[in-house]
Parts: sequence; structure tokens; C-alpha cells
Amino acid sequence: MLRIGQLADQAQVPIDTVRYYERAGLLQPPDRSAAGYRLYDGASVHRLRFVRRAKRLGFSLDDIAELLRLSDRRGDIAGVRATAQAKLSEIEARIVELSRIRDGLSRLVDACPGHGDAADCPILSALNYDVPEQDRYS
Amino acid sequence: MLRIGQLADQAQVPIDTVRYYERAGLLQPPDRSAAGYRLYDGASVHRLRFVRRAKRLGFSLDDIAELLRLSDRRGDIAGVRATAQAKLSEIEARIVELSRIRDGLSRLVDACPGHGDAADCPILSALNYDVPEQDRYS
DNA sequence: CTTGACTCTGGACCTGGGTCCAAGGTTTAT
DNA sequence: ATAAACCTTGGACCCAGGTCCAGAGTCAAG
Repeated sequence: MLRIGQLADQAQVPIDTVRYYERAGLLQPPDRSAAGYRLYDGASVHRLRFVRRAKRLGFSLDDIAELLRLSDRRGDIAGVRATAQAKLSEIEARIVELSRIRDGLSRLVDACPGHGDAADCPILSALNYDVPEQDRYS
Repeated sequence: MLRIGQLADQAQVPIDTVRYYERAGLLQPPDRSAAGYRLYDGASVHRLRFVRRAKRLGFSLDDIAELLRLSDRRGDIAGVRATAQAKLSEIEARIVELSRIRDGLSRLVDACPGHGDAADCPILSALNYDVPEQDRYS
């Protein structure tokens, strides 16, 4: 059996975070020693690593709780797939959005000479900053 | 002169957010009426719109404060360009990261049959979830 | 037997970007 | 004259996902 520090070491997670995950319902409350220390087994290491991997894949803690719940109900693999598919769509939408932003910003940076007067800076112009002398506002 | 509600209407920003931006140093403290009401001019509308546009481009409020500071120092257009360039790099890195995640997740979803036993689900396997009966952990 | 490393708990605190509230003052319309 | 609509302030609260702390208990080594 492992104590919390050993579990934390093996899964590469801060101790506080392990306790936080327990509070958040991602880890089952483990057995306790006579003195009240948490005692974990090998399966706990794997479940904790599962949580970290899922987080790296962009799942929120709520998503992960759902994945764990679904994966415990065997046969409900359709739910797991649907959850993953939904997350995939979210990620794709975010990529599209960021690409749009990148394109806009990239055009501005390319058009900016990098020197000269603020009035000639396309970045500032695009943001429609009021250059004091010119009173370009409506 | 505009009162805060009119400014908020014209720039399409909640009133509370206008005051928040003032506290955050993005908007200069405006003049006050005899009764203490904030009074804004047309330039304020533009500066506020600048803030919102910059935020839509992915700049943080700190970034925006810097842009405003730089754009006030005329001739320091190089700083503006460098800030925009840095933000552009950040956004590109984020896109690369998300694309990597998308590819991984996409492969898993494609490989998942959507039915059957949890042991056969590549999504769960990839996350290395311990299927109870099998004790696949080290 | 003491020192140091470990663990326990509850609760406070952090980031960023707001959002809401209460209690009061002001302005405008009827 | 009075109600509705506006404004003021300080401070609390929200989200997610932790992170840190104090004060107390536990355990192994020297």
C-alpha cells in the first residue's frame, strides 16, 4: 500500500492536487491506516494517471468524472465515445477561432513598418485608436 | 459629455466592466460632474472600443494596457509591433498544441466501435483505465 | 528520546475577467 | 412631489483548478 506522497510521486501530481481530486469526486476515498493516513493501491496510481492523461487531452475535470463514471458502467461505451466526440468538436471550433485571430493579427503585423509615427501603424489603426492630433473619430 | 451608461451603450460593454477597466488601468479616470458622475467624451468611446477589439484579437488586459501605453509614446511603433508579434507567436503555439490534441483524440474516436465492452474501447485503453477484472496494472 | 519527514484537517488564497449587490445620492418625467 | 431611472462606493462572489498554511498528530532513524 502507498501513502499519499508515494502515490503523488508515482503519478507525478502534487499531493494537494490528489486530495483536491478526491474532494472533486475524481478519486474514490481510499482506505485509511489506523492513524488516518490515506492508503492507496496500484489501481489508484493508474486511475490518477488516467485523470492526468485525460486532462492533457483537453478534458475538464467534470468531463473526466463523466468518463470515469461511464467507463465503470460496462457496455456504455457509446457514452464514452459521444463524450470524446463532443470534446473533439469543441477543440476543433477553438482551432478555427484561433486561426481566424491569427490571420487577422498576422496581416496587421506584416503591414506594420516597425518604425515611424503611430498614425502610420496599421495595428493601432485597425484597433481604431484615436491618434490625438488627428481626431479621426466620428 | 456622456455618462457611464451612455458610454457603455455606445461601446457595447456592461457598465460594471467599464468601471472595472478603469480600476485595471485601461481607462483614464474621467472627469466628474458636480454630483460625482463620471463624464466621458467621444475619445473615450473609441478607447473603449479599442480595448474590446484588442480583446477579441486575443490580447489580455495586461497586453492591452501595454499597447495603450506604447501607442501614447509616438515613434515607439516598434514596441507595438513587437507586442503584436509576441501575441501572434503565442496564438500559433496554442494552435499547434490544440492540433496535436485534436489528432490524438480524433484517432481514438475513429477507432472506437461505439458499442461493446469497455475493455474494447480504445479511448479508455489509451487513457489506460484499469478495467476491473483484468488487473492490467503493473 | 528527539529530530526530521511525513500526514491530517479546514479553510484561506490565487489567477483573470468580470458580475452583482446594498445602501445611498441625483436627475428626469409626469 | 414623487416615482423611475440613473449614478456612486466598497466589497462579495463567480468560474476552474488548484496551492498554501497553521496547528496537530505519526512514524522511522540515530
